[in-house]
Amino acid sequence: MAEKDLLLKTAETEKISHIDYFNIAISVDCVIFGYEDKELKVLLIKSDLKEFEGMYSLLGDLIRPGEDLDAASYRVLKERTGLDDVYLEQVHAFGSINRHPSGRVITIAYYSLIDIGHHKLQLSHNELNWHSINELGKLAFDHSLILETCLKQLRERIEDHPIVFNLLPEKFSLRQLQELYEAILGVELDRRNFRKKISLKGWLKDLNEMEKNLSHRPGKLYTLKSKLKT
Amino acid sequence: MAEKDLLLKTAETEKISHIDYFNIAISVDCVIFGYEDKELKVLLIKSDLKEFEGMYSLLGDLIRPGEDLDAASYRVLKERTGLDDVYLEQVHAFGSINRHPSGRVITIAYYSLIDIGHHKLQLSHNELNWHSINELGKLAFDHSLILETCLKQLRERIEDHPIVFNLLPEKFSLRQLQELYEAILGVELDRRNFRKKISLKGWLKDLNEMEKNLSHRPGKLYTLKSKLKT
DNA sequence: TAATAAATATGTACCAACGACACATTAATT
DNA sequence: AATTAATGTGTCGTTGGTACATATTTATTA
Repeated sequence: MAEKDLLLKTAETEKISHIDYFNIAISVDCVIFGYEDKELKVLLIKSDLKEFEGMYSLLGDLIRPGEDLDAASYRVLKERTGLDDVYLEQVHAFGSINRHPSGRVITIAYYSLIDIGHHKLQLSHNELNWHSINELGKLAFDHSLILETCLKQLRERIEDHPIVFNLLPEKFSLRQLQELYEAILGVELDRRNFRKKISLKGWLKDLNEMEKNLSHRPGKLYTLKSKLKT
Repeated sequence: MAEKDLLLKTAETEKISHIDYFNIAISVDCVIFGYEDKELKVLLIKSDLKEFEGMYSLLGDLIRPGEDLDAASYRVLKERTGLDDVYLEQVHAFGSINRHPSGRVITIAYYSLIDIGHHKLQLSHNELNWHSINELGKLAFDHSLILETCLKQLRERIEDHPIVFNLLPEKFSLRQLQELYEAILGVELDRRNFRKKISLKGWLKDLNEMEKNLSHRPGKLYTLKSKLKT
């Protein structure tokens, strides 16, 4: 039977009304990662639910009737940051019965990677702020769990996929890139081994330009080879 | 704001009614894998929706009001196979607007691994059948996509996680194990290298028993070391 | 019961990737 | 001109991956 007649037959058989079945809301929640001051950060908003007084939560919203899941996440991102060309990846669905105090809400979690320095970045709200992932308290709802899950997936993905570049400006030095990997992974890396490994991946294009305006020897600048940031 | 007042405020603001927001159903769909005759198989049911006449679909059901996501999948599995101690893993949420002909249904996809020879296995329905993954036509709904997604994830997971043992009987030979990996990955593997690799993982316990009742030289039997099949 | 068939069991040599590790070079500053 | 603080680079040992051939064991058959 699978999904056959799901909307009718199963409900009948089990004596549960149509209304009950639809009385579950669906949201998306976005873990929006950014990178600043050598720290991985996440965009959070102060919760104004009394149950979560003083706590922060992820950015999310209910899915609209004519909107698919990815579109809902892109919308949240666009509404909150003004950005639309962003990296976004679905991670997991969370559906514990009591995860939302106002009722049954199943949420699909995404993470996205954005460049905090992007000129179009415009936060929608003055209670929206960047928080270092190393200085987070407990978040509202099950958002601590969601964040952990997304962070774990991010850490796995960056080993094989050229996605961290979404967190950096167009041009960057190997030093910057290494510091970013260190911030995400929470470890220190050996410079020579890191450069060897990155060089093996073949992701980078040498721009034959140097960093400017530092008080030290400048490094070479690179950029991501293909425009495919996924 | 995040999920704050989602159930009320957002709907008001956007002039979309409460009813609209809840008029989305949520299901789970299970890709139930089994292994038989050196082939990876999946349990499918003949669709009896007229839109999908002659096609097969995955096993799924709507999520019930008081049931979390994993519980819903376990229930589907139990109802369809009679088994309850199964390996189950959430993979992805699918929510295209028109994926279900009867209305908006978002589904959370899982895959599970079961031993086709398990003595408790009892299929619920005579239109439920095992299909080799190499001989599948197009499935109903977006189930071909769901199946592909789950299979891809399975292929990645088996490299690092001792999960394929859920598809085998308690005791098995290295030959059986290798044939299973070959069936899942769709490639042939070198016997010596395979054994070396498996031995490196340290997953197996040598039972000091031999296969019985074959017409060739019997192999040694092994079993999974820890009872943790995840 | 001896020969045959069909599988199991096993080790080496080459190559790629990974981690540990130290020194010369460059640009800005003093 | 000397100092400072960073960039830039190579080797060696270890490990994991792949390619590859032969001896052994059991059941079967002649």
